[in-house]
Amino acid sequence: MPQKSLAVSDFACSDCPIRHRAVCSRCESGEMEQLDAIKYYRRFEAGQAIVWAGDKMDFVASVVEGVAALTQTMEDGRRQMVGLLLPSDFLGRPNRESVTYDVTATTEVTLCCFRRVPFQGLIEATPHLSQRLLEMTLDELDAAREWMLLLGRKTAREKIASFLFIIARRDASLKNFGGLESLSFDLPLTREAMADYLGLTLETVSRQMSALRRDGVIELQGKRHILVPSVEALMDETGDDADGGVYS
Amino acid sequence: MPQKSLAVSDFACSDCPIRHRAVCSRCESGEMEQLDAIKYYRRFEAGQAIVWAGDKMDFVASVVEGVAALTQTMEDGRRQMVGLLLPSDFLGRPNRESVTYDVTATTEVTLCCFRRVPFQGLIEATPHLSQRLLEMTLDELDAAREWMLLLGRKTAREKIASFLFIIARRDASLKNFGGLESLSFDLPLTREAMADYLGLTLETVSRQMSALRRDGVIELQGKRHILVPSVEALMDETGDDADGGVYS
DNA sequence: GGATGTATTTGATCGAGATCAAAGCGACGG
DNA sequence: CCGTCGCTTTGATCTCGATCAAATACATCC
Repeated sequence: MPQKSLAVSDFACSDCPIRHRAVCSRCESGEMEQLDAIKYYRRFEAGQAIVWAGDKMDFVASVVEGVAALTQTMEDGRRQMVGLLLPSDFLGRPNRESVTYDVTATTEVTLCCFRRVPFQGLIEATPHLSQRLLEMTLDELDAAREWMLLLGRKTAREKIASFLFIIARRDASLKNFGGLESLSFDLPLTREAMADYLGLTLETVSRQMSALRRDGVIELQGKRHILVPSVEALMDETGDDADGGVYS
Repeated sequence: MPQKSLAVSDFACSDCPIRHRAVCSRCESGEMEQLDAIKYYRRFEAGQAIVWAGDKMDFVASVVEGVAALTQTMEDGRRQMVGLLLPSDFLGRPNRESVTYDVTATTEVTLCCFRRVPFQGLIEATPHLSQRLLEMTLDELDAAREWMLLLGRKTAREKIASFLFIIARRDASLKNFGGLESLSFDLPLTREAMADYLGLTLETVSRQMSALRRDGVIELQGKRHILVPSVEALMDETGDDADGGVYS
């Protein structure tokens, strides 16, 4: 098997349909066996809770299929999404039992779980693994920082456009698209979940979606399917620079 | 010298006044020598740029003294702070040359820099180092997620109270305070920088500071020194739960 | 002391997005 | 086919924080 050029998605448990990004190409096969020994699959329905804030979590996991959301909630019910996990994303902290946010299945979700304590042992025994996790966590931190700019400074219209662009980009990269002119994809979130992602109300989300449709930036097919006739026109609405953002 | 119980701040370069959190207690002295061999100090004036977004960065660093801010800027000048580095915090990505945000000295800053490429080599040779960096990065990610809740869902007053609480807590932990009733500290940021931190305008920051003073939640001594007569009263204004938040 | 400049406070007004309220639209089951 | 339920859209109004503008505090320099 020829070696891929990137260290992303280049390893799989023996029977996972996706390849886990957490493990790098240089790992030896023995580690794969060790991973197989401590793993199990879990399936969640759309809307089902995976863990609650404050709960103990005795596993870490890769998302195999579906979409899961991390949300923080205030006592009075105000909610903010703080993470969105797509297939191959990693969930959990090897060294910490509890978690500070709710994790919910947004669509039907399959997780490939690894028992936390043995996984931690595997990390200690396998330098490449913690280096790879460090890389992934730093990428997630960069994404969180872009998200903070969106939450703190962008207008509602820019937030919606940015969100559509982010989803389109992640969707496209999963399908191995390049820099296409037009793009079409399904929204993995309800209007309410989009609102929680963007720090808006669902009414504002709906209104701005309508506005972008009216202005020809997007077309809606049903409630959830989006068609972007010009990716560039969408980009222009995000408030971001035209360059940057090649990486997730 | 007796060994401390926590793996935080328990290592120092031979002549750094602070102990770098990035290196753990189990490291052997040979690694300290290796660190010493690739390090150098840099000093920055208040307001001075450390790196610009898009620049190549040939080092990673620990903050030894002072405060540095990470900010993202939009073309039209809107700015959002996305990170605030205090002494012992880590800056940079071992495996990436470029950086996606501006780094600016907020006060006078001293960095203990390590040349990036040799540091990366050291990581590969030293498993504990990447595990420690992973822990620190995950902590930073958790902090970023709380920050996202603040930016997306909190009111201006809650944002200010949360900010004061965060600074007070970090300041107190540096001084090894416990759970004190009252607290006093200096703000490391101007009103404008606070606004960039909180996703507000400087006028709103000023107004809400005045409102908290009027309501007896804080006292101002000069523009920058804050006295909190009741930490609990301040907590009540943040919108957060009374528990959680023992960690930074 | 007076002049200059920067950080901050305070005031008046405006507007984007929240809130409250009511339809519209499918999907599903009877 | 109709009724129900959840999701979404649209409308009317209100409010919090932004914006525009001016005054005040406090350095530093002459």
